[in-house]
Amino acid sequence: MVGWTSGCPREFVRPVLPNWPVGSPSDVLRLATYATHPLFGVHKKPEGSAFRTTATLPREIVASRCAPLSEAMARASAAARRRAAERRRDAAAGGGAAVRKGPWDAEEDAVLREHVRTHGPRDWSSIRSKGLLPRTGKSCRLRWVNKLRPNLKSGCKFSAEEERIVLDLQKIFGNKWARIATYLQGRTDNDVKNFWSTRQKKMARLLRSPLPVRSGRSRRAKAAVASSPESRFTLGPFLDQVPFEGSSSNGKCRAATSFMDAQNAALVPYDQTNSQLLGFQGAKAAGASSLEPRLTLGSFLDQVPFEGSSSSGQCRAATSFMDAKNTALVPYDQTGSQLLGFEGALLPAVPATDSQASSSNARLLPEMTDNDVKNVGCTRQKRPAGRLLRPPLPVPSSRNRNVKTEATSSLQSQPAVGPFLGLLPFDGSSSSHQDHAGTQFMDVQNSAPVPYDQAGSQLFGFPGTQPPVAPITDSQASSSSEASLFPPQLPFYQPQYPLLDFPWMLGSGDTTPWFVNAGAMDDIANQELLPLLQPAPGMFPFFGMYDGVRIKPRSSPDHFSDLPSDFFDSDDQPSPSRTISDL
DNA sequence: AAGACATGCAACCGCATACGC
DNA sequence: AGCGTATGCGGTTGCATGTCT
Repeated sequence: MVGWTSGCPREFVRPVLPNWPVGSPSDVLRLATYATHPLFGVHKKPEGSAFRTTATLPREIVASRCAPLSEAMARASAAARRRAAERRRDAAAGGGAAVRKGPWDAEEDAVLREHVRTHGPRDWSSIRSKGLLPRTGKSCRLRWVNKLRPNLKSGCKFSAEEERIVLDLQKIFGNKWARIATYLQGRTDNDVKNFWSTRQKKMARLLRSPLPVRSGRSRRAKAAVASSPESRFTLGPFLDQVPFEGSSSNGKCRAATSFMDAQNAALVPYDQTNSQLLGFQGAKAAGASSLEPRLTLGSFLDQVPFEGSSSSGQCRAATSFMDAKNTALVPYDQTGSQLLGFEGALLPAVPATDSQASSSNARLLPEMTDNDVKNVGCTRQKRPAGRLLRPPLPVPSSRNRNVKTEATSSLQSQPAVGPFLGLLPFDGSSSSHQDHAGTQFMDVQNSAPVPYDQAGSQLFGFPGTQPPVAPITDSQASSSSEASLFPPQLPFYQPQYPLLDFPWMLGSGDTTPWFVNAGAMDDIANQELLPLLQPAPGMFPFFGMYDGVRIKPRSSPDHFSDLPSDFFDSDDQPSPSRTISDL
């Protein structure tokens, strides 16, 4: 059953979600009840009354308000039928033979090519039904489209121009990879999708980690370089402020949100979809003297230490880059030439070093394992030339810390981000990325009021927001911002941050800051039910955020506002007179 | 030398849509 | 209109490979 948190202020309610064993008709009714519950939108109780527990709501009332759930159930049912039909088709098409999965071999490719040559790129299902291949039609089509189709640029890195196109079109189309791919000759939607994903992760890494150094050798090198005049011209003061939450970048979602953290925490105007990166022009206009001379990220990357990262993942891009430069002696752009600032970095391919493709090479040497080949290759590559040490990032100077302190107070006067929050596209999407990003967003907006477009398009284009005049002083970076006062506690707990501006939440004459626990919804059990629910306007996970937290919704439909007053109890948290099963 | 781990790509999966019967 | 089928799309996963320690 659904109840209300005792002790909650009268005007706000919070559900106590039970641990439902879902499956029985009564459970469906529970879901239906919940889906139309006044919780969604956090409704205000009628004056002097309490919401009834759902168990005491008449069945007809519940039934009349569960249309959204009915639709969801219908969709789920249709999906189940579809899957079952697909299984039947697969079984029938193969005559009961097992479907082959996994990598394709040359013989299969030849069969598929021959089929396309004779029949054209269609009738994929017939390939299996005719016994040509033990593959599903979907698999055959995918193989053809992504690998066998003529004129594909397989194995060729995205050029700077292609990157530019992807970035521009992603702004326009969003994650419509197939559509974007039509603008790129020889590229498939899968190519574009992987490219984008990889690029996002790399940029997140680049902007997130201060690249701590472990080895003594690297530390010495770092110390030497940090004292050199050249070290003043790095992005260290910026990158060093990027919050590093101590997790590796294995999670796609986390990487994305960390990236948001980074860009906002540093108050650097950053266009996620623009390879011009970081918009340093704005910093110049703002007179960011502490960053003089201004640098591109490309010049920053030249400072990346070649070795000694605490995380192989974080360092990989840099080391690969250095490997390539060292070996091929050409500008090498692993993540996109414009991103790295190498104007000439249009060469798509770099001659493989002998340390590469060790597994493949090992097949040619039966007496050696792939690891043998790998290590021999690595040794050969490193020994003659030695490791190419690059000036690492300098440690943050005390001067920088002072500047931080000075500007901390100015954070209060930054443009409020509030007005655009309601425009965020949180619509209950099935994408966990989006959901999580929304949650994380609560953090970054508090620590740094930079308008951020989750969709990655017009970063600062929200109506009502001010231009991102963001002086790039490390003073406004995360470590000195208000967020630093609340060290994060992983994995999900997020402390309460004061909202800088939620004007619609303030009632007339109410000037008290509002607080929200952005991660509170993670405490709620049965989160898997949330997609079934009517999303609250304003998108925020304002579920269950009572803990000294006061929240008013901007606006929300009250599914129960039309109910007569006698539908409401006179006291808080009445004991249900009936149970769900009674209904 | 070898294990641990990160990375990138190919393939898969589930869902949506179009189309024909 | 309803159903089955084919195809396309976006998100996710598995694995070969590379890198670091």
